[in-house]
Amino acid sequence: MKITLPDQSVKEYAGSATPRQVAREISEGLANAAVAAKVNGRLVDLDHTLTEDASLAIITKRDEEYVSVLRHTASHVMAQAVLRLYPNTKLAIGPFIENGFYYDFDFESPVTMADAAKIEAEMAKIAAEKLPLTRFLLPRDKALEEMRDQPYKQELIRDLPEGEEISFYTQGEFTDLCAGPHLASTAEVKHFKILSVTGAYWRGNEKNKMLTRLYATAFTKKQELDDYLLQLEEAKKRDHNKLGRELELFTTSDVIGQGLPILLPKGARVVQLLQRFVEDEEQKRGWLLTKTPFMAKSDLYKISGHWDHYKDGMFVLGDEEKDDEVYALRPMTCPFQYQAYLNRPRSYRDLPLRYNETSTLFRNEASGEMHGLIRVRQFTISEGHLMCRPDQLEDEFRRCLDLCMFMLKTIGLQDDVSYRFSQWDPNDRAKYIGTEEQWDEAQGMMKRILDHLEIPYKIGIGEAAFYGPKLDIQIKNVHGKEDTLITIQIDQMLAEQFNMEYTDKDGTKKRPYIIHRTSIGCYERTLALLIEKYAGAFPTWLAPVQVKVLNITDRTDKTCSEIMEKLQ
RNA sequence: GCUGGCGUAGCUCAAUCGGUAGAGCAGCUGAUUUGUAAUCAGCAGGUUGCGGGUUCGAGUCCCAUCGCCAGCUCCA
Repeated sequence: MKITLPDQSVKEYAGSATPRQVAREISEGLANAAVAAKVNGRLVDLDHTLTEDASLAIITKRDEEYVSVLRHTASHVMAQAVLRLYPNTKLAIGPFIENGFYYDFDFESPVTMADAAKIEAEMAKIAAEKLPLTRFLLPRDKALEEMRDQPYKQELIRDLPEGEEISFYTQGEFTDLCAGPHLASTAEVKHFKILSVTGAYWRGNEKNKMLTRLYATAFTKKQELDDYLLQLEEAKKRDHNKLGRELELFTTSDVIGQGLPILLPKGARVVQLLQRFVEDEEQKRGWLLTKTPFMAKSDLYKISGHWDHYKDGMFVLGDEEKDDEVYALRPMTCPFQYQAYLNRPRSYRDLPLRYNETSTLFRNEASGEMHGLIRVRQFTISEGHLMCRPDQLEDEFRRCLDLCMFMLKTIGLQDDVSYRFSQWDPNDRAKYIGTEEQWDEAQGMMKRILDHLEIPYKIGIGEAAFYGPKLDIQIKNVHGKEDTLITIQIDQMLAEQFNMEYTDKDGTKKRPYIIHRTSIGCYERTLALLIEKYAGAFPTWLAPVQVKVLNITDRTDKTCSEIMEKLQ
């Protein structure tokens, strides 16, 4: 077995070894400072058994991974505190996350933020007790016995694959099923804070019981914790949902309904400026504007597949049981623009055909999903659908991406986005149309294009649209929550559903590829992120109020009026 | 939809055990015409989200409903 260290030096072992052994061989000092190890990029315990060739890094307090280990241990300390205060609580899971950690509990009676101080006090006590953490392994039957009072842990144990190590960590009277790694003592968990109490489904499945999640964070130094908490406070001040209302960009009304914001004159002005800019730029780049209806008969959605895959998300007008014809407000523009394509027979010479539209859409989001301007039930998107030949696909995709990048750069968000290659989930066939071959082909094509363009993407399994894979351009709001700002999708399914074709050079009928894309996203969401980006102080060209003329005394009234007239 | 929190004047908040809903800022009127947010005086602003119930009496307790917030699930 070969173990490669960060300096690329290689150590060879006949049988198995542990990171602790390797560290000791390097130096006694390193072994003493070691808190965990990283094997092939994964954080593990120092006593993790290495049996195969691997890359290995020893983690000490100086490494950035240290704080993750600290937070993981802090989550155990929190669970221990909770069990001391609420002995009949059932434990679920408690991982570290980007800026902290959480633990999911099944409490006997509700626990709220009002109880946080009490739990924090108990955590401090556990830290003061300087309890050592020790790791041990158990076979499956003994592991189940160890967790006899913890049904969620038992479920996790049963789901572990055969042969997997089942490890536990003990600190004082508290033992938790855990893969580790952990710090050696609770004494290091000094600077922490419980941030929120929320609900979360067991195993992220809405059919399961809703548990209580305590979000918290921990840092190595008090100053770091204080800085982080201050940063959270500052972020809240930029929250578009607060700032946007204060600056009178938008408002909402109880009697209008959830997810239906009212753009006030200032907000409407920003959107108007963006829309004019977007439509002009798209026209320059060869996009042809359409204006299609806001609603259609159910027939249209039945062809597209939306009726089967998306009906719950649509506002349906009429009653299918009683009425001859049922209409629905459009949740997307695709099938409408396809009707424009189908207006007459198409030649290979017509392609690529690029349709854009400033398109208002309606989606009946579940009541808990709405959020300010980011998630609403009616929104207007810079929509576009492009029909092209296979040989044009890559270049057209690149041009769509270039358009998006131009938009992001213009509004100043280009450095704030990340890329997600959204693929289907082959284990969830009901969610998608098309065959496995079609999905492989579409995804393979998109992968080649993305790799060729050197887009630094991460893969999102199960994030595809029901008809095809997507490149999603993601952005985080001030609370760190990620949403899709822009999306470009390759679709070869819907052309089939709608029997869209073109006559090729050789006289045969062929199916066009379709690219679905937005250029600047939907205006409400983009506005929300711009508010947060600029804390309400928009770049001058986008500012709803660019200049104010203030007089000093009444004597200057006339001059002020003259200046105002000139400026207008 | 789910779990938890919340809803008092445009905004920020107060109102002790259930006992006459108040303040600052903003607004309006008048005075003041001034060097970095906040001059002075006055006025107005409320069916305490809406609807029931308990009570002699409800902002306060109970039920229901609408909306807002955090998160989960779902999604542009």
